[in-house]
Amino acid sequence: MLPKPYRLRHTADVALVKQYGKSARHPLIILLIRKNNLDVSRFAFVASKRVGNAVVRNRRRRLMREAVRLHLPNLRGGNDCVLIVRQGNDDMPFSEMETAVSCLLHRVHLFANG
RNA sequence: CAAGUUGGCUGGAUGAUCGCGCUUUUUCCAUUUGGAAAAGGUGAGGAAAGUCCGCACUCCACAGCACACGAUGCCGGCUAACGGCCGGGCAGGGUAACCUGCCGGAAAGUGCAACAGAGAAGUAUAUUGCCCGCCUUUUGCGCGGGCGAGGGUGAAACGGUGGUGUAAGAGACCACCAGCGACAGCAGUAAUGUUGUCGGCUUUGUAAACCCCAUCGGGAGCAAGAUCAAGCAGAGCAGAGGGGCAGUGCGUCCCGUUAUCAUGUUCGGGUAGAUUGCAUUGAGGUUGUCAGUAAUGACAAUCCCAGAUAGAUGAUCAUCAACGAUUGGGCAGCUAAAGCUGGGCAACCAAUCGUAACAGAAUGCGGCUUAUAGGCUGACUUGAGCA
RNA sequence: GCGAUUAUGGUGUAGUGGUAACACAAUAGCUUCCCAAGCUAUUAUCUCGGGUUCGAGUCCCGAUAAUCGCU
Repeated sequence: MLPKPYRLRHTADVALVKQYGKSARHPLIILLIRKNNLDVSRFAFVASKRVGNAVVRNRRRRLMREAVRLHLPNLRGGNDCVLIVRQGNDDMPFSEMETAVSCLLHRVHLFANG
């Protein structure tokens, strides 16, 4: 898991992001983003039952989380993000997921230095 | 050697860098709970799955009995309990090892048995047939009576074979056989097996149709429940001075009084949320001995072994092991060897490439069911060959 | 976590243990100068695997998929 301040934990917060947030799409992932009034950005990861069984869902979430964690020092604070996995082939390598995540983070201008 | 049957075990290993949960110690900050850092320890399964059963645990309900409803269903044992397991019996399948079985009751009652067929469960049956009598007639037709033997139908035809008997026939009668029931003996704890005598003279199937008999079952579930508790609404008390609004005192102001609100304070319930239940003590694990055919139990030693909460166990590599494919060697001949020539299989060796199952704890435990690549291993059967 | 229901032609539904029915759609034919309407025909592993029964879409057991509910 991410370190505790970076997690978006409560159901109500996720619902707010889903309702009022802006979205960015990629063939693998959908990113929803909404401003909060905190110093850090918080993240939640979603994989619906449509994606696969429990092993596949956990695997996708862990890959996304690892990709976000690697970029964490370069990210700007003050946003709540929800990342939703779309369907894909089963054994997806980490590099593919990592490029998808960084592409989306660029698109919503979350990197501190451009 | 070939073809099978069946039981058990395993479910990749080691290391490096970055990262996460829990926990112990130390340090720092806050000092009511706590937060941060460093170091050490530890971190998914044989099915964690399906949720099909059974328990523990928690809350609710509860005098007793009966009815209803549901589940189970050969016998004995094991177990906390079970629809589970072990052993035995019976039935069916297989050459056999072995496998499968909701395997109590159809002479307590009710229902159902299509089509075909003369007739389908009733002390049954006539437009195939057999026999007798009468009428007409002499081919045949009709009427009355007897019959279940033959052909044929069907999943199933009311015991089977042979004889006696008869107009023709029939358990109508006889012999043997099969089956049913009762009683007795023997083996066994029992299910059951077996032997003998007697009886009626054959009593269909279906209970995975209703039902009967025996045994068991109160309901809901850790999102149970417990504690704290924002917000919102509620109740009690106060409401001095000044004030708002409403009622009332004949009546506007004034004044008095009552209720209410603002306000203060106390209280119970309790949503979001938090803590707990809940993660060291259990129907626990490992090893050994003993009892038992076995399931299992007893005793001794030793160990403490996941605990998240949108949910930790991940990412990037390296080396080794496993399997598969390809290539080369290995094989045969020549030769001291290197090497050359030929090119069939397998073990084995090396290199390269590829593959690596089913699947992720969420209160815990005992089973069942289903999914599962590959590897290791015990026992047994049948067939063929050799001794 | 705990439950409930359903699965039948391409689609929507019927179906007492005994030949799987109806409507619409599709295809082909007939009819018509042509189209529509009408008429005729065709299209079913009753989700899958076992069992009970003479016989199963129906009864029993197990599995799979879909949908729904409580919280």
